[in-house]
Amino acid sequence: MSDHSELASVSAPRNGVPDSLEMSYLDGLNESQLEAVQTTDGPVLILAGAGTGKTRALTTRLAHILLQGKANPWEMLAVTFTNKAAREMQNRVGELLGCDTEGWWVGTFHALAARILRRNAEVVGLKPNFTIIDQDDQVRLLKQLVQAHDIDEKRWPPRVISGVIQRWKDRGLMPNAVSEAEGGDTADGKAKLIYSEYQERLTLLNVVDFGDLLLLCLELFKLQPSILTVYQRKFCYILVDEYQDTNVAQYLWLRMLAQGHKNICCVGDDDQSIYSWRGAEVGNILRFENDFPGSKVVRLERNYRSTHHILGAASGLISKNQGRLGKTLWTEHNEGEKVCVRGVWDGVEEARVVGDEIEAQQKAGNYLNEMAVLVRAGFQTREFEERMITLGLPYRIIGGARFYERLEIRDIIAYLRVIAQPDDDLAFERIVNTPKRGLGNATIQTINIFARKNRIPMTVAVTRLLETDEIGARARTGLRELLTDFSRWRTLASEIDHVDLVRQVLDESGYTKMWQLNKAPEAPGRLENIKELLSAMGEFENLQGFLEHVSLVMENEASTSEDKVTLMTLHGAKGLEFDIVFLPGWEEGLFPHQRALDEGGTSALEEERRLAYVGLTRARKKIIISFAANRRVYGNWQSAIPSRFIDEIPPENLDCLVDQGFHSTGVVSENVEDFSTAFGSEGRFKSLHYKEFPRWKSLPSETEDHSSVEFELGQRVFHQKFGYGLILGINGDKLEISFEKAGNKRVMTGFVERV
DNA sequence: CGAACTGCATTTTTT
DNA sequence: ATGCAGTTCG
Repeated sequence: MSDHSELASVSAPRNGVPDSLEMSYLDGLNESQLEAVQTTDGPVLILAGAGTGKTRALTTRLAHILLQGKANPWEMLAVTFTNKAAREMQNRVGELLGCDTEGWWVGTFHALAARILRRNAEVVGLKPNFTIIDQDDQVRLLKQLVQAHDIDEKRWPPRVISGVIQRWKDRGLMPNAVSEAEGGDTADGKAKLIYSEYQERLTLLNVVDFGDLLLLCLELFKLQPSILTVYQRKFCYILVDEYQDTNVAQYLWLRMLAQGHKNICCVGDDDQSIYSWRGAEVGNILRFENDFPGSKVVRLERNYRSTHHILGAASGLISKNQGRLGKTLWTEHNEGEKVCVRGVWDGVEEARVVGDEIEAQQKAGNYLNEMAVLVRAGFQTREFEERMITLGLPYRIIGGARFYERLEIRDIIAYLRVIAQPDDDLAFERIVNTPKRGLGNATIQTINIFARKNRIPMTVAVTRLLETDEIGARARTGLRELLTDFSRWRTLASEIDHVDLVRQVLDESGYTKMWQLNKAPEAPGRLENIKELLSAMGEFENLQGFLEHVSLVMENEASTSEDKVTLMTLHGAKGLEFDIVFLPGWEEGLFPHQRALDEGGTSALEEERRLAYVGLTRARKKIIISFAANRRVYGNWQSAIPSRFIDEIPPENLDCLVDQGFHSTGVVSENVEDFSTAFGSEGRFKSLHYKEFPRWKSLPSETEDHSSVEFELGQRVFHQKFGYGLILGINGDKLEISFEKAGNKRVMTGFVERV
């Protein structure tokens, strides 16, 4: 993300793009895709259903504009949400044209906005070397402010306030634009005040948060229209991916930039909008035609991914949502298998069934890489993970802590931040006593108060305080040493390679030693991560570039080289595809999630439904939805009924199986009333709003073989779940058994064996 | 200053 | 059940 790439790295018009490509790059596109590619001028909205070859259309469109000589590479702006998407677009255009795409304006909203902001930082009161802080720093800073205002931290956790501020930023609101009433009683009605002080502090520290990248960029354009004009002129063609996920700030940013040439092409799918909870506005895509007059809408509706049944299931489900732009996906693929729905007894059973199926599919010649288990909430992966381990199935979990979020990495980054930018108190505070330098809370408070009072950075405050007796002797020694270290490192920074610099910092600060001496079980892993960080750093030209990468771009790349099953959340799966997709946990309360049901009304339910739609449309060949009658939630057992979404899938696309797992415990009574009434044959089921619930087929299983086995009173038996016991009574196919461990249960004959 | 204890919440997540 | 954060005690 170097600052001067704009003109330097791109050679000449057409950029060495070979003429011989002719029009061949358009071959194989369908009619709509062609339209999406060739409608280059004016505002265009491409409604791209799942699996309709969106990325292909997009990359071809970029190539087309270049090959037509309509623009130079540096005159195009292509915006995505994730780095992964940006990288893919860049790579594919590069491949298509056979040229280097380095330095092109292809990237995430945040990265591109940062690029513009850095060049004009002074306009909004920043220095060009500002650092980008993450949510952790954000919350720590807010915590200080909350405390300073004597606000009850329990009632108004800094995390919550951070969320409120972020939402304001998502809407493009600077503190003075927030109306008095907006905050409500958040933070005792001081939310707006806190926001404004928070911004002041950020500026003072020469740091910005993620939201600021967009927000301050907007501010910059407002304060200096001439700068805006430069970029308006510059970007002849603008391309936006996943437009349904844009928030207001991003929308405003795009609209401003697009005013010049008015060639803006937004691609999205309103049915895949699943991020409203973090500020995305589906309204942006719904309103496109009003926002950009004279716009053209292109629909990509031919699906190249999934079978008939899968598409039918997905389309049927999503049709229950109101206020869609509407698309009719179709495919020329064959019927395929119906979407399979399986009811099981509990979460463990569910994991077993899924695990077995994965194993069977693997035996049948399918790759694990082509299978995914997509869950609603992160904690659900655990059960599956355990099962995978038991079965010895290789798996990978996507999500969880990212590399740069790890403690040790953040510590090191903090050191580097202080070196690069001495005003960065957040970073300084993080490492001032790591490793231990004999500072207590009191000392840190003293420094903080002094710094705040004089509006100086903490490093400066420390320098001054060292001349006084405010700080205890031990702490003073530690601090003096640290300051000396920092000034030495800072000098060094301009002299030696940045990787060597970090090595030296790690060594001289005692940071490495700290972990070497630490005998906690995770310490070796941390040292390992530090090594990894060093090798990652080697790929960057300088410290600044690396820091930018860490805060904006870095992610843990899951290696796709080994054959593994993917476990991830539905949110994480957007944009991916697999042959076989497992969708467990389709129960009311879990999916749709209870929170959505309770708080968000219809719109939240619809977003859950879109999430279900995203899940279904990930699959190429086969989907197995499952639900458990019982699940342990936060330690206690709860029974649940199947998700309404199952009911909303057209019956003709479904195949519902009650299998062995469903009866496996064979419990008829006990405290599972809800379950047996909901699924029993009495028909109470119907009153539970599942009138049309698809007919159950019984799956043949080994249980039938056992059913003829004779039992007698006093017979000793074994049960998978309850262990050993003695038969107390026999009533048809039900047995009353006294289990040694589990006590008295009533159990179906099929599930015990004689021993 | 660190270890042990208590209370509390616990969807989704990128940048 | 579990983990995390904040508090209290040695």
